[in-house]
Amino acid sequence: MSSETSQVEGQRRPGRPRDERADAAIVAAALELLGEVGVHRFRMDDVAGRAGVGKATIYRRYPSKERLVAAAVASLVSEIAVPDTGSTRGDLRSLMRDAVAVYSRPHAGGLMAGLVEAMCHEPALAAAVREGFLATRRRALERVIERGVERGDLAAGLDLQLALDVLGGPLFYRLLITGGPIDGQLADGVVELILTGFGVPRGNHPKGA
Amino acid sequence: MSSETSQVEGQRRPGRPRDERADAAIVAAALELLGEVGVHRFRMDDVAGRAGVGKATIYRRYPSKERLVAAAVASLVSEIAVPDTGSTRGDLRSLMRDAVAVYSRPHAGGLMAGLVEAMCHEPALAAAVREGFLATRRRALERVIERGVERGDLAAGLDLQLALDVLGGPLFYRLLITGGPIDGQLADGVVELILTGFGVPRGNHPKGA
DNA sequence: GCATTGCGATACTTGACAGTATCGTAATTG
DNA sequence: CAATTACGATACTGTCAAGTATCGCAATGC
Repeated sequence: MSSETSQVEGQRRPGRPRDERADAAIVAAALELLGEVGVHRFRMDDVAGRAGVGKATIYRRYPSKERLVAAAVASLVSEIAVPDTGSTRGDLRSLMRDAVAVYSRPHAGGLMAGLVEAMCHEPALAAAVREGFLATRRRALERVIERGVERGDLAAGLDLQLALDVLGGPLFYRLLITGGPIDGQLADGVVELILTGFGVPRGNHPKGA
Repeated sequence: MSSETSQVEGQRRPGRPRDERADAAIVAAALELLGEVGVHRFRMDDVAGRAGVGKATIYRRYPSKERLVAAAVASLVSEIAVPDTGSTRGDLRSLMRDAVAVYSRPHAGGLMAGLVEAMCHEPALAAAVREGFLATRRRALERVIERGVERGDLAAGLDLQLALDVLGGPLFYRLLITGGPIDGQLADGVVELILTGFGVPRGNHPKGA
């Protein structure tokens, strides 16, 4: 799935095979440039130059600039396992620290900004990003919160959407707007807020009086 | 300040004066288009067409497309008063509902997305937006939180930056990413979370046992 | 009235860049 | 070996849009 052009398994075309290093170099260069200069000034010639590749090599794989951009973005989708540290706090922290790591990648800000911009005017891309990029992380958080409720750490009637957006929003906000630090302190602070704010009403705290 | 070209007060050039309606129409058309199609496909010809104005009329005011975009964005800056409802909850809700209203404007999503994208690659614009757009709202929230601490509603040692980003982040996140509802429920939910999560430690809760 | 500036409209110039074509060469299969 | 496809490089084509110039006319001050 590293390249766009699909090919039936096992059956192989005659002639020189595609260079897989070129596949990787093209996507890597595209991601770098998207982050650095934005979709706006993203040029195919630059991609070719940075990837050390001829333009024809790109167009042999992707029929247009848009498709290359889409493929580059799609390559960022990754699997997220639901953590199980034994405590709700530990699980939430684990997921949030993962998120911090993702948002701390080299050109995460520029990349996200470009992505967001594109999503607003291309519903298909928006759907793809929401489903491929966001949904897995969101489902993992959802599962952890559910378990938190079962454990009695979180209130049963909590507003799940609100909780998810409070967990994700501040990171995103710092990345794109305030420019504040995206670090463990932020991650842990948000988690504590959720645990306190959505914790079960006080008085019946298990280990307390 | 409706137009870019400055002119010394009181001293006036000969000839026909600028049409102020054109000033307004140009900025309005620019904002609409920025929200609808994004910076990427923002065309001066379209601005002229929508504003019912010749291109020369635009270029007489703004020397380039970039400057027009910057001016249009700058026109969005508004004053924000620090509310004083008598309670921390009321003050926070008031500010948050203002924010909800701003984010609910016609093309707020597209506009914000384009703005964010531009900010990532133009530090000058980023600084301008942060200072003119964000700082006033942020300072108002800051003041309200300070008063909340003085009143004893909020803990003295709270992480102010975190509180501000938790108040602002979720709205922003829904606007640009999740597409969730931006309404009173969100605003109030976030406020309750802040009040509970950053409230003074329990036990000395005034009305509880 | 006359000079000056602004107006909308339209035509024009110019640069940037997506996408294509071509060249000489390299890696495969048969 | 021949046929086929890929490679990097470079030149080319075509389109799109920013910015300029010009036209005939309107509004202002002198």
